[in-house]
Amino acid sequence: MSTSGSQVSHPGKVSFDEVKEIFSNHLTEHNLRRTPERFAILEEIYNRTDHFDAEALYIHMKTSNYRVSRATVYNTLELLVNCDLITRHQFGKNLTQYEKSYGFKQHDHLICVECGKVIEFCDPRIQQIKSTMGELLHFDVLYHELNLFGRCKDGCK
Amino acid sequence: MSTSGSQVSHPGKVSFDEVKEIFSNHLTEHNLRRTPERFAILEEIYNRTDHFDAEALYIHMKTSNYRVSRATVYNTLELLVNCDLITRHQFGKNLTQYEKSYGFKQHDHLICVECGKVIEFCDPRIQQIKSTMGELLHFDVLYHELNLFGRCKDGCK
DNA sequence: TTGTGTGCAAAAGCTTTGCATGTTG
DNA sequence: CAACATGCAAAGCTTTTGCACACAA
Repeated sequence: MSTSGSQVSHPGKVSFDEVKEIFSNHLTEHNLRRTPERFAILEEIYNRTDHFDAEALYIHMKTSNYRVSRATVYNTLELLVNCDLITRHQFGKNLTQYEKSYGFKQHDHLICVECGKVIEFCDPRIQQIKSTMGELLHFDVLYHELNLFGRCKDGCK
Repeated sequence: MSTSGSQVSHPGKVSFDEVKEIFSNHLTEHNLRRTPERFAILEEIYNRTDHFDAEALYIHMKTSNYRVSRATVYNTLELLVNCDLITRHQFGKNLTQYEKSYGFKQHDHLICVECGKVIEFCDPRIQQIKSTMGELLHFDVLYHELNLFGRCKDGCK
């Protein structure tokens, strides 16, 4: 689904240990417990390449014979969003999708309305819009989401 | 909730007759029926000023003693999206929101993560991003959604 | 008159919550 | 061992669907 082009810079290898430590520190700082489930979910996510939703994550872990509950999956996704290890998206449907974000350059999405394909891209002008509008409207802009919806010119494959 | 600044150009008065005719034509062109419910919903929407969701619209019509069903509300919202009389949004929640769009300049949204306030803005650079990326990635970009999330600098009022 | 549109209620899909049990610190 | 996290199932919310009846064309 998600594709990279010259405009998407994926990171040099990010060591999972590094990610794990960030999460671990976050848990400590917030007096939360380091449970095996939380780390298993983090690992599952960082083994994925694509955008995913909570249910898909849950199902994949179940079929891998890992015993988790939906409640824990949702709970952990929330924690991971809070420490910026994943980001939340809604690509025009009432379904929350996630993607891992540590070490990845900020990017936006182009979504094919026909086949659902999601392409990532970067454009520096979005940063300019954020600072211009923040200033003009007296807002501290924390983050943004830009989705372009369209159709693959070469047909959907 | 929704506010306009110098960067948001709201239309000169749009006559509701004009809007109604657009809808009417759309229905005819697609061999759909001109039912009183459909026009009542359109009118209800064009009397509103804000972003709204399907349930709020439904409830408001019910309390105004207009007999409609949720099914019809959802059905009609779909039709109105199709003929560009309203646009669909998701401001970071699993709840579809709508706003009337005929005669309104294309704009994007700044959402306060604390108080939920939605401010509209226009920035021409978004058009440039759309054409650049469409070309580069072989996509016909049909529409987009840009949401900036942040906090009111002056506190939320 | 014919078939599309409607209302109502039930079902579906995603997410959250309550409660008893398990486990971390 | 006390508080927090988990699993499970039930409940909550938004949206969709099925079906009998109504009504636009």
